[in-house]
Amino acid sequence: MFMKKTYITTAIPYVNGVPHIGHAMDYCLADVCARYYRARGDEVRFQVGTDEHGNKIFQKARELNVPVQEYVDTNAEKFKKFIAKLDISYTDFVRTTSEDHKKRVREIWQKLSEHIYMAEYEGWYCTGCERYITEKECKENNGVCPDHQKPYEKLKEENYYYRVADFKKQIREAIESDEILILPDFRKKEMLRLLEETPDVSISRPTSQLSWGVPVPGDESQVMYVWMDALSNYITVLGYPEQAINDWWPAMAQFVGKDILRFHAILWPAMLLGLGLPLPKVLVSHGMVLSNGQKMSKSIGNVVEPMEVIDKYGLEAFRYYFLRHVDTFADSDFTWEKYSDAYNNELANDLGNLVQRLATLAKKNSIVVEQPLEGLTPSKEYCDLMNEFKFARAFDVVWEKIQSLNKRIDDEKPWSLAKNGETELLDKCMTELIKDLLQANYELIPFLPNTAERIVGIFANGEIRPPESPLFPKG
RNA sequence: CGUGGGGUAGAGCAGCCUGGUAGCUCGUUUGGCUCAUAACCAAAAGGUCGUUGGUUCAAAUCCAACCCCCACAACCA
Repeated sequence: MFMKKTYITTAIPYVNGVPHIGHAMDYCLADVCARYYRARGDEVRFQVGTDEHGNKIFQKARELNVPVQEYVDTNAEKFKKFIAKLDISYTDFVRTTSEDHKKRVREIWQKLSEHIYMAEYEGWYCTGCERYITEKECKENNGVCPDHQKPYEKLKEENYYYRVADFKKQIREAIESDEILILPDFRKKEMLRLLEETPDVSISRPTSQLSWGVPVPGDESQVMYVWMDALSNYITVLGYPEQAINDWWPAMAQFVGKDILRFHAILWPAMLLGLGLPLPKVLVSHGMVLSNGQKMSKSIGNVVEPMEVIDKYGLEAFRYYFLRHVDTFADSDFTWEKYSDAYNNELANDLGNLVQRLATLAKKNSIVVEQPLEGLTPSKEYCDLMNEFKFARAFDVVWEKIQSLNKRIDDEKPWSLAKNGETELLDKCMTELIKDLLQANYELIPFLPNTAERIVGIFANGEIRPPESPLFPKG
């Protein structure tokens, strides 16, 4: 039997920190997408992973006095656990320090070699920070590093560059024509403008600057610098280049935070074009989660820990909030008050209570629904929104159905029908209500898989009985 | 004179492209119901749609200028 193959990717986080809410957003959006396409019958491959090279990681490991590989192993494990905790239905986990990835990235580099050249880079450098700083930052600090109280030095080094210029025209056409569809639309304009001013990209560092990375093939004095290494993960995980990847590539959708969209909309297509590979179909750029209206930052002290949010009301509530009340594309605010309101008013009152009252009514009146899961298909409105990656809006559509069921129960008053002995009418009314609940529930699957499964267990598993504990206890 | 987004009821947002009596959710107030997790349903109050000017019979919507917030520009997703 022929199944459409669909490949979905997420950005791979840099493992020098702990998983935060932004990573969770990326995972949850991609997960909804993956579950939706699976429900439609596609065979879905879903990549997640970790970016593990670079100076910051090297330094952090040295500070902690542990071998670097051990350090990244530990942190990669943290991300793996986090992803599992979010119930993300991934199929592939890629690590940039894996032997497979490193071998393949070197092969990719070689394939791109005709677009790679060496040039000298000159800039202000702080020996304390061990990094280059921008001209503007240098000026602002009057030429002295505020952290180390040392004057910046003018340094020169040799870097390899990737000649993005070779592909600008093709990339512009691909973006303009939506061959690569960039969502949301206003980001597309932003990327087109950025493309024009994008210089060739530095893709290596001398080992004297950076040792924790993939050595450049044919030049052991240089290692690859972040992007060439990291972006390649989307195809190395599929086995490129030694394995044919055209079953899966191009990706149907690549999910990224808006801050790294530029690399995915410009450098990544340039790499793919250099390799002669097709371009991804859709780049979905999601916004940031704000905390009390501000960007989360350690110095402001408003960082919201995802684990803490999950622990408050459970995973389903977490997914609910971040998939419905956080705009799929724009920045959205998180506050504990909104979170608690959403949980109590919507999950507990709207949905939890609806399930409870319907199940109780059914049980009291011994209602039996024949073939309750027969003929369930998602509505057109819902599918259209899902296909356009407007997940939060699609979720709204599902929720309207759930809320309208509460109204219908009030209007049709099944309890009066029972009291008046109108069993036939009661049976018909209850059957319809339950079927419609299961219809809404079917569309709920990608968003709240565990809840949806519980609801099926209550209504579509022989005798209907209320849940032993509330779906969403008030709190 | 950098680029992009935004300013609509107490809060969060839709409507703007394709002008025609201002809409949704939460919150507030009142009423109804009793199957249900003190849940559910209904009604009401609440807005000179950032400012000024223009086009038009008619502007939240189109045009111009200005004010204000935010993000990006630089390795905090």
